[in-house]
Amino acid sequence: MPRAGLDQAAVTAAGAALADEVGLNGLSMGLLAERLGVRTPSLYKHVAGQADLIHRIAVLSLNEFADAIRDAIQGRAGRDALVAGAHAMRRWVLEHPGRYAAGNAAAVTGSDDPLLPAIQRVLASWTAMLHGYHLDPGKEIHALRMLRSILHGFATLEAAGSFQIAADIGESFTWMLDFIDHGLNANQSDSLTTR
Amino acid sequence: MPRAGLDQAAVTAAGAALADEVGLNGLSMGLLAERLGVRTPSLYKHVAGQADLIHRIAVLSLNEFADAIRDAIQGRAGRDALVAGAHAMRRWVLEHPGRYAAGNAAAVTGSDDPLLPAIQRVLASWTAMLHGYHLDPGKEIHALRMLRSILHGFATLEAAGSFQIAADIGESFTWMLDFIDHGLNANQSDSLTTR
DNA sequence: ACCTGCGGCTAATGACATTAGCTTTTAAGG
DNA sequence: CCTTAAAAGCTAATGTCATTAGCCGCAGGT
Repeated sequence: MPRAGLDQAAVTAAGAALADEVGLNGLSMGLLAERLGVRTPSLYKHVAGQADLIHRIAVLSLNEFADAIRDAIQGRAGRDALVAGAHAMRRWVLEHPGRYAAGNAAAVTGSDDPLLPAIQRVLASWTAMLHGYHLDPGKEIHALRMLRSILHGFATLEAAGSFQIAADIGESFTWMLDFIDHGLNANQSDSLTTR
Repeated sequence: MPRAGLDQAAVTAAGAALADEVGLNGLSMGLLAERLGVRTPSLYKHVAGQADLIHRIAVLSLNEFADAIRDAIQGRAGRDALVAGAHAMRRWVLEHPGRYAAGNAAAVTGSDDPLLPAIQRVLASWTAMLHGYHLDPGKEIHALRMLRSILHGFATLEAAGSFQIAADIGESFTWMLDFIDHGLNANQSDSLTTR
């Protein structure tokens, strides 16, 4: 009987693909083993357990996610960068719901956790994009949190099917990006301060 | 041996309280039974199963949530209503993380699902608040989705501890509400249209 | 007092995750 | 080639849950 030839990376990648198919909650060790043509306990030769598997999927996914955002923003600035990055994020989440859920479910385990640099890469891309708006440096953290909140909220609500079907969701997304763009322009450090 | 005197409502309420303590994922039938001084299978005399329990917690929670938002917005308009409603939401989610998670996890089961009116109550409050900004009627749905996205995103990220601790989170929240308020004012139907 | 149904209990089943311990492939070195 | 040891699979066993079956007694209405 030939071996399956698995390793950590292969198990993690298959787990990520399976999570996208059946949802992170539907991802079981048994189902993943079956998908890989192997018995369940064999997976434990490659990952420490389900929690470890999900953590590895999270690291893999956040890096892929970071790549997508960075590539979209690359070479653009201001409104163009915002729109391209946001659309890239929306598309990525819709195409990889299980991966996105894993990235959100994972908790940082220590200061050497590879999850940290992956998260930093994502934040770095958004921060670079925001720089194009020349905000007051003290306000940039607020703008970053606002951006994360709105994009994350929209993505999770859409992925969960929580928006009514009445009006076109893509249109709402575009309107929302306009809203953010105008608001950020109004917040440029040479504009009037808020309040 | 005296009876415990449980009923659907008592089990649901205890489940909601327990979910807030241990997280929705930590909510098990066994733990809830123990908390109620009863054996696990006895719970099945009151709820159909774990999924039914969570669904009932979701209905209960969304109605409580709707009350909180409505009460906060009541008697206010425009920016005051936005700020009061948003702060009420933020506080409610931080105090009731398990309930909020249940409200998001639940899926509508049919057109007679009591979850539907509960959701409608929440949306009605936000819609009433937005009316104070006199938006173009066709844009109101977009503004509502934007508002849900940003508040939901912020609440879940904060509840999950996903914001760095560097800058004050309350300050970011306030900044974000200013951002929304200014953006909505700029979108009033008598202002210039976007784009 | 009776009897009926509701609410609680014990026991059993089945899905998972995980661990222990055995076997076989594989590949590296003599 | 032949040996050998670690790596990678497997079977069997354990423990935790959710769920179901089926029994029993208390409570309230007749």
